[in-house]
Amino acid sequence: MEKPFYITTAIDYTNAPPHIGHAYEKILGDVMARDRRARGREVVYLIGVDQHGQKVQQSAARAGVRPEVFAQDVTAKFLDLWKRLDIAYDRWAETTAPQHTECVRAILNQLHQKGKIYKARHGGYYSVRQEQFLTEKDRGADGSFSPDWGEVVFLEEENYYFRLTEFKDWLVGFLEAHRESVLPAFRWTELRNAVERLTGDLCISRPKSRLAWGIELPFDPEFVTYVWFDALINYISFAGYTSHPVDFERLWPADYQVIGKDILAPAHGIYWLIMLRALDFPDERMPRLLVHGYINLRGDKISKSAGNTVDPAELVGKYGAEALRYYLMREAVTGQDMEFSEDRLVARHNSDLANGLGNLLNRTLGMAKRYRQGVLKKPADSPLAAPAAEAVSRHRAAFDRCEPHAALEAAAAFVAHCNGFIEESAPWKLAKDPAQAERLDAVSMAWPNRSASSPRSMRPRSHRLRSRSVSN
RNA sequence: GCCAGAGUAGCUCAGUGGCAGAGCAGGGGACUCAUAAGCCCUUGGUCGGGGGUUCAAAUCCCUCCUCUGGCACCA
Repeated sequence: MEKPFYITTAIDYTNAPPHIGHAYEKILGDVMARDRRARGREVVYLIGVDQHGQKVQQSAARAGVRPEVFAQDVTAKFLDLWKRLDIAYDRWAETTAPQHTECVRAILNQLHQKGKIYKARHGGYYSVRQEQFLTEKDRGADGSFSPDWGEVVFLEEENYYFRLTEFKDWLVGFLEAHRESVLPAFRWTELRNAVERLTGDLCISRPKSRLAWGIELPFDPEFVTYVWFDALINYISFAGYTSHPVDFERLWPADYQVIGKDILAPAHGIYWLIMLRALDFPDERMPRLLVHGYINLRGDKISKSAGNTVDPAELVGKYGAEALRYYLMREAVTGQDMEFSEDRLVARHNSDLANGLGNLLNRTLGMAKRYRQGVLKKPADSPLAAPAAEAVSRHRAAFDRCEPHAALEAAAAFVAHCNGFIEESAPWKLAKDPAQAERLDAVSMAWPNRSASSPRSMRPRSHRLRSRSVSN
């Protein structure tokens, strides 16, 4: 039995509400997942939220509520957005869920017992106001710390460390042997360079005196788990790593883990891969990382006047989920940054969806009804079958390369071809001449049968097909 | 400073040694099934600058500039 297509995205940090970048990433994952489903493959698409950590605790304190209340409130905003954006996820990850916290504890215990986690004392300068250790780069020219940090004290603290450096050689070897493990290729290079610079181990604990909002270390109740160590595990905890081993064996490794370029190195490319290795995952069970770019707002009118933010929920309300999804997928080149433009969104919706695809279906259905009362005879073969097959082929190849923009280009080219075919065959002329009835039958049913039609994944739903052009 | 990415038409981007391209926007035309949509034709480029290799460079090499990311450094 074929392994399900398992795809994940980064879980979103619940210290602030979602923005357009969060939306882009989930749409990308959703579209990849839908493509595989449309091809008949079983798919598991996992998204979720990261609810622990210092920033959540701080934001909650500012808002005057408990961390769990704050996290749940922001979580609700993410859930609402995914519903509005029609994100068809199969599983939902919340790092406060028992399935996750128990898995994290089990993993910590395992690594601790194997000697991959050790306790050490470390001293450094600590900002009481910011609640964080300062590094040399926070130090001023005269060697002092900026008043922005408030009171700075030298603090010596015991913590638990994960033996990252022990696995550095393995990681280098793995990456060299698996260039396909990080896409696009230039991100592989970036990660490869970053691994070379890896020196220290990873501190994976925080004393409760400093940070209470997290998963308690199973072997030392005085500490909670560092948020990245906690968060990364979601990819396997919600795949059933400790809770449903049979399920997990089918799912893992992830075919793609969709992440932003900011969290490739060191979080996913180093911490995560080494964590898996430390848990004895062999090379062939390492996930593939798909690294996307940012949605930039620089130079955009609405961002300047609106304080440099574009609220995806607002865009959905204004234009609909399909228009936003189509725009982002059609114009973002996977891995590259893109410039967000509301004008471009409107232009894409109008030209490709409303005028191209929408009008094609409208005129096709209109003529079928008008000339043949909606009853068409199936022809032996269709002149559109070959171009349709080619479009499907290009579409699939593009998705195999993780390039939805290229897949949509293929679909749009086929729509244009169909509109050209109608002009060329001019059914409205044939309809006026009874002698051309047979020809009209052939032309009318030229539309390819379902199995050869354009892939379902990218086809806007029917109620959207009737939408007219919009303007902003 | 180091390592990468980007720089091609007004806009968004393809194009990695062989006559500079697509879509949109702009201009013109024929048509009338259709959502003032669609179709055909068309204007528009020092391929960031400079140097080099080559019969031939957007493409390969060197160098510089601008923007972006990571790391380092400085504050």
